[in-house]
Amino acid sequence: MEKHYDHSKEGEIYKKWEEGGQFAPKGNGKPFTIIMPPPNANDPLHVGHAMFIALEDIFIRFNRMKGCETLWLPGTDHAGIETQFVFEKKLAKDDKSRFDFDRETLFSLIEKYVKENSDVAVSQMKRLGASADWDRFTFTLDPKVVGFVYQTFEKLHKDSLVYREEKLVNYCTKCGTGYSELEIDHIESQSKLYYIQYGPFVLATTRPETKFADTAVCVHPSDKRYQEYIGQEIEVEGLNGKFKLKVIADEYVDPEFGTGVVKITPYHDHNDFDVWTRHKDEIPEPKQVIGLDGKLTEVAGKFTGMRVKAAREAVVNELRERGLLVKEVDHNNSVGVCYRCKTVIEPLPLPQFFVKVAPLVKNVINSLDSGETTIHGTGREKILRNWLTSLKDWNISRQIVWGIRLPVWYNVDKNPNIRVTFVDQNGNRKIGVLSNLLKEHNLNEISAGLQTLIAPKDSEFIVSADSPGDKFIQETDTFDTWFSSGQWPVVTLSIRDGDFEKFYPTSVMETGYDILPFWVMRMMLLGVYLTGKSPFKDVYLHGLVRDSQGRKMSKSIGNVINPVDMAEKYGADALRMALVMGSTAGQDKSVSEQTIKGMRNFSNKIWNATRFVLEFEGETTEINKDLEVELGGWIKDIEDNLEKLKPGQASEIAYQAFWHGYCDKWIEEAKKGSVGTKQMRDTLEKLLTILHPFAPFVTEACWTQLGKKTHLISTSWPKEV
RNA sequence: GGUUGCAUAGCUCAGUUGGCUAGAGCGUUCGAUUCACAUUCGAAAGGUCCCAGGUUCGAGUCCUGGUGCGACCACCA
Repeated sequence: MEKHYDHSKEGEIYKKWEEGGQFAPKGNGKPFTIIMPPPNANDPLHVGHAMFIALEDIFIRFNRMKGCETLWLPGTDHAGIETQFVFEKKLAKDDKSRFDFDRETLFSLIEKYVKENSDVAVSQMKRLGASADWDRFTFTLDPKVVGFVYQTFEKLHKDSLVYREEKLVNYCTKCGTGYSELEIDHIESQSKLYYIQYGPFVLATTRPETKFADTAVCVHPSDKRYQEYIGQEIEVEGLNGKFKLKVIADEYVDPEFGTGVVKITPYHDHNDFDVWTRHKDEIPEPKQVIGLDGKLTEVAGKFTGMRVKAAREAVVNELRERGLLVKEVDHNNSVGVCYRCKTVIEPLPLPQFFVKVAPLVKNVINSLDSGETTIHGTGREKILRNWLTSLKDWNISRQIVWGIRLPVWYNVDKNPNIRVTFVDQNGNRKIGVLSNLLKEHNLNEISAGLQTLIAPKDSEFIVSADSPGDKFIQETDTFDTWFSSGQWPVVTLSIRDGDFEKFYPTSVMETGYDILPFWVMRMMLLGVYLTGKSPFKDVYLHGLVRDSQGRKMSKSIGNVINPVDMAEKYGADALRMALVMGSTAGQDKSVSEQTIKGMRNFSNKIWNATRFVLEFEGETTEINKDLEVELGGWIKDIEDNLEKLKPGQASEIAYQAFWHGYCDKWIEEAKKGSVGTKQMRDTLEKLLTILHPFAPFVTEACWTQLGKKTHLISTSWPKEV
């Protein structure tokens, strides 16, 4: 045997497991299932992925050894907006943009790119020792997944849990898509608060350029200054002539801010939109003054066609000239910007598809109350409950190509006012209203070259996976990534016959706490809806991996740890031990290269203890009871902690037991003659077995050194004593 | 503003239903070694378990209040 453990052989060991079919569910024990959180297929793995691989592999290997019929089902995620963003950056390098392609061409370009990245991610997970069942590998855009997601949408629609409605969407006029709230960055901005004369009032606004779309003026219901105006119409001198507006009262207005008078511009401000929905019967339909192109619409009169920023300056100038600007003061506020290009986000009205969540939420709260699902991780269950109780209807429409296209069809005869953008057969980009474009192009040509489509808000639609006829055109929006990944445990187990019945509900959902509301909560909502059962018994939430000083890892600080590099340098076992040892559910974990190096030493310790045992010839044949008892204690402690989902604690016990117990104490005892050859060897075998989930490679390597013909991975967990 | 955590050795953190003479990894200091392993071994230093009350035979652990730090969400006309 070599003097030091050589971790460069880890790849060969993995290959033997894989070729030996060790990862497939076996036997007829109690099923134990983990559905892997699918990594985004747009980037190599980061250390957070290594964390979930380490933890899940521990649970999986432990339960496999315990005799469970164990399934770890892997996959990768198409990661909608994230991936399209990364890909568009690539396009930009070649001086291209998404607008150069029809949606199908763009889709297949991204698909090719993602396939390559997905393969890289898989090989990296293997490098870290993930004993997942790769035969069941699933990608979130596999045809069967898409088919299942379509069925879910149809079911929701049939159950009246899906509706289409015009609401405000956070829209980036540069990127040409709406975003969910999660994809908006907020930055501090030094702007001006303009006090403008508005009929009998002076009101304060930061957005004078949207005044052309004002539909009301609002005050607080108990504001004494303005009681006489509530319910009255006022006449305002505007930049495009005089107009009349109703004065309404709503608690939303803060009397202390500005003058206590607010103009209501429903189509360009979320709060105003809410006010409008509360006062629909008092005030007229909203007007849109900013278009999806970021320019002012014809509503703005002489300002039509100007970009927002220029329009604001022009409007302020004219207000000033005409003496309507009372004063302007500096005002710090935070504005939402596109997390990709940093363009200021415009709230704009767009018809979107929503899922009604209230009926689904109830069932999830029930499954938490009844203990059907337990959340592990300090305080996380409360956070989840808080999310559930404040959840609003879920917008599942995204104006991007890279995702699952909504199975929604519009009849072109009944909906002539659909606006489309498409690339015609000569490669020219055309924009317009469908009924006009159909005079020069046929529907097939438009559908084939389609980029985007916007159907008016009350358009009739049919939900269907396939085209309902030749007079139909398909919605171009795609589903929010989380809509499909929210069905993940159900989908992945519905692909093979028999899997669902056997493995659902799954045992443990292990993932980072940062995606508790976005992913775990959605899986529960849709899982319970689709199957009547919560998709998992336990949720184990790991924390963020931080550097040795507790800082987030980031490229700019330069403290990023690359998991594959570390595995190459110190071995996957060392990396895994460093991540898991002393970690707790729900808490962040600090790791440095130094820590990993320390754990490399542990691998070497195991190797050398094996070397010692192979060379050792003891004098006694008697069984040392103390060692026997101690070993029994170690086995039980580790087992208990793993069953209670405390891998951090379990690994620490394993480390202590092996190094300071077996090596420091008992090997020295053996040298003195109080433990015999056979007992030292038997004890080592059992220790290798219980260490295997934590450090699979080195223990397997030592197992082979001991002359074992079988694989350690498929060995049974030892009985205590 | 709402929700929710954290505070224990120089650093990063464990600490199960209260039983602690409070631990680990990394770091520090001193010493050892042709012995399975210098990727080693032995020893040592280092703690008012944030503060103040309370419950208890007993509190790092439970309760109340305070201080400090963080996370998520919402709002900012």
